[in-house]
Amino acid sequence: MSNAYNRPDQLSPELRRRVLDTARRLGYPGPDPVARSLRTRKAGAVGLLLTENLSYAFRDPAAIGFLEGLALACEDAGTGLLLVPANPEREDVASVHRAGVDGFVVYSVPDDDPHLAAVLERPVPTVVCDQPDLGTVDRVGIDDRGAMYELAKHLISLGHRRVGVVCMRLARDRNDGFVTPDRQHAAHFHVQRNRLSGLAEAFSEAGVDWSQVPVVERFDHNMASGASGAAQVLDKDPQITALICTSDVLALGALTEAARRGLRVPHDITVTGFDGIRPGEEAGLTTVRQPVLEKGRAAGKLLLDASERTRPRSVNLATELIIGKTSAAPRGGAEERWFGP
Amino acid sequence: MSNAYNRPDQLSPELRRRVLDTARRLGYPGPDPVARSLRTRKAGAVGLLLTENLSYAFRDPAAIGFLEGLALACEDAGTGLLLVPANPEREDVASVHRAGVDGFVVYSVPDDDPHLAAVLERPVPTVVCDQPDLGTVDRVGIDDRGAMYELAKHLISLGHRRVGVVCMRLARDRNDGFVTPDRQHAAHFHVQRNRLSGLAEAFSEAGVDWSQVPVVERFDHNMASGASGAAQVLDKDPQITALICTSDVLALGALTEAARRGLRVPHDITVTGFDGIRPGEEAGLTTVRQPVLEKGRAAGKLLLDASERTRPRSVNLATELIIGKTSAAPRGGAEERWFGP
DNA sequence: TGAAAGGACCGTAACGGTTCAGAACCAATT
DNA sequence: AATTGGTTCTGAACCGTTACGGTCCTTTCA
Repeated sequence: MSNAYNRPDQLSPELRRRVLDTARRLGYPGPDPVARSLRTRKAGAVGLLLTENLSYAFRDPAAIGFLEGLALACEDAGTGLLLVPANPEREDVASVHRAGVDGFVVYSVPDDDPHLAAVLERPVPTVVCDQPDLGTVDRVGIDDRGAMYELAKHLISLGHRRVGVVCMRLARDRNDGFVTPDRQHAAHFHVQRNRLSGLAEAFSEAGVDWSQVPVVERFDHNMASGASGAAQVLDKDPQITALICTSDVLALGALTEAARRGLRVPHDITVTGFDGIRPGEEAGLTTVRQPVLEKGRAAGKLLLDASERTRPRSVNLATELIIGKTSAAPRGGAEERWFGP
Repeated sequence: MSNAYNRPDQLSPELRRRVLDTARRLGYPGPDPVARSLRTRKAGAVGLLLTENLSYAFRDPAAIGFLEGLALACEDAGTGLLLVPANPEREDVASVHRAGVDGFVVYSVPDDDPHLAAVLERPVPTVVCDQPDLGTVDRVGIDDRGAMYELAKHLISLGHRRVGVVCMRLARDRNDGFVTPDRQHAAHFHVQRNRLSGLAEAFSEAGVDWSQVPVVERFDHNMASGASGAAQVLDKDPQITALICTSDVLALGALTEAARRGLRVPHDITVTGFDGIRPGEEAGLTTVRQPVLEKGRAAGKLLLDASERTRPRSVNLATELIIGKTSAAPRGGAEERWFGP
């Protein structure tokens, strides 16, 4: 009887001992967790859905920070954290259906991801992170658009008008190359869409024709992509004075490409990132710092906090503009451009 | 009827459509994963037990690499990966009992960890990693002892005889300070015990009285620990020519402490690590590279490979001695010591 | 001494799916 | 017309646990 294991106060010590003894003698391995879950309707775990290959989560510093925060929240609650395998290639949502969890955290997947749809169909609480507010489930994120707008304003105040952009992938299909304004608007990744839109707004306000600004997209998110993306932008328009990257990882790659070309940063070219990861900090990157660990922790707290009062809830965390040593006024100075021919 | 969902070939398309329709109309959310698991006796997930606070796994580069490899293997098999919260403070093995998984991977926990014992009681396949061979379950690891022996031999051939050691924690209790030979022998962490024993053997063979060698232990595993550990060793014996650290993270910390003291590496002092993580590589650290990602992947493969033939299986992965630029002959040269007074 | 109260123990009914045996049905063969 | 074979469909058993309510025994108090 399970009482012997779980509720020692419900029976006499003597009986308990006897039950446990015979259980051991019969080779009983202890209560089965799955059957228990079925009966109690508690799995003791939350599921994490990332659209990238599962292992990606361990290669991207920002994702690692998020995971750490989420793990922290789970740990506090004594809950397990189930990484759900959601291979973006095959549209195999079975893994979502098979996950025995009490809730889901969905981290930065495209709006139209079938796995996300499958999660929303499950009758368990869900928190989406770095996603648009769906109105039906809790959400945690930052003001990507506002933060990027602020960064752009800073560059504009330094005098930059001719810029290029390297961004992460905007949709589920692979498009390693230039991005049309249409594709920017229609981007299925909420984060990227908003960062680009913040840039577009700020530069448009400064009189720049955004449709003429070279924006290059990279499917894979690593330094090599940042480097090759930067190369593609610089090949297209060697005159740009600033290279705006939508993540620090891309920016770090861009820095290596700049170095390879003999461009001094920030004297010859300004490079900016987004996220505020450690290696970026060490490189003195101008960027927007976002509290990735707190984001994960907030998502976990939201999911595990049972208080039903005001649902759905939406949490926006603060970001901070970090002026590093990879940004400066363009060569020749802002004034020259203002008063020049 | 579950056939409609899972076995479309077992019934006519017409009935299937009808069943699914009414299911939707009744608001049926699809088959319950827990009930399914109970019946099929498959949870579709493997559990990962790390004794450290769950979040630690996301802060240690070697652990991250292991996790990535394990996640890769899980992904290939379409299996979930459940991080089991095993707070080392409270001896709460309930989380192990509650985990609905098809198997466990246990990563570098102390021999006497109650969570490990709880895992072994569960009637599911288990793979232990960086642990002693238990004889009853699969195991994957490296030859920590041999690898460290080889590294020590290299230092000895350079002429080092007077050395100090900074190691990770050796047992569940906190002991930030010098380690007696007894404690080294009795260490509950297999990895640390073997690395120290490899060192002891090599230096003993070279005529060094190992019991006189300062060995400092640090409970927390981060660069600050490496720095303070190095400081403690250097304070005790400023004459040492080499600082051997049992991990790269500690070694990186030791490098900062050396720099703080104005000691040039490797001219004034040799510093070595263990693991072969990226930041160590960038610092040119002399170390032993171990294939952490492969280790994780091998653990996953072993667990998910159902072939029952030769159990338990034991896998040893190859390591590689990396001679970086943090090691050199001691100042004054090896010869001076050989032929000196 | 009898009734009420409380505690210990035990039996049973879900939880929600999967599986399997067999019923019902239709078609083809003898 | 009856037997055979095959397919589609239905019903019941089972997976292992926990929640619940009932029985029985002991204790307490009027």
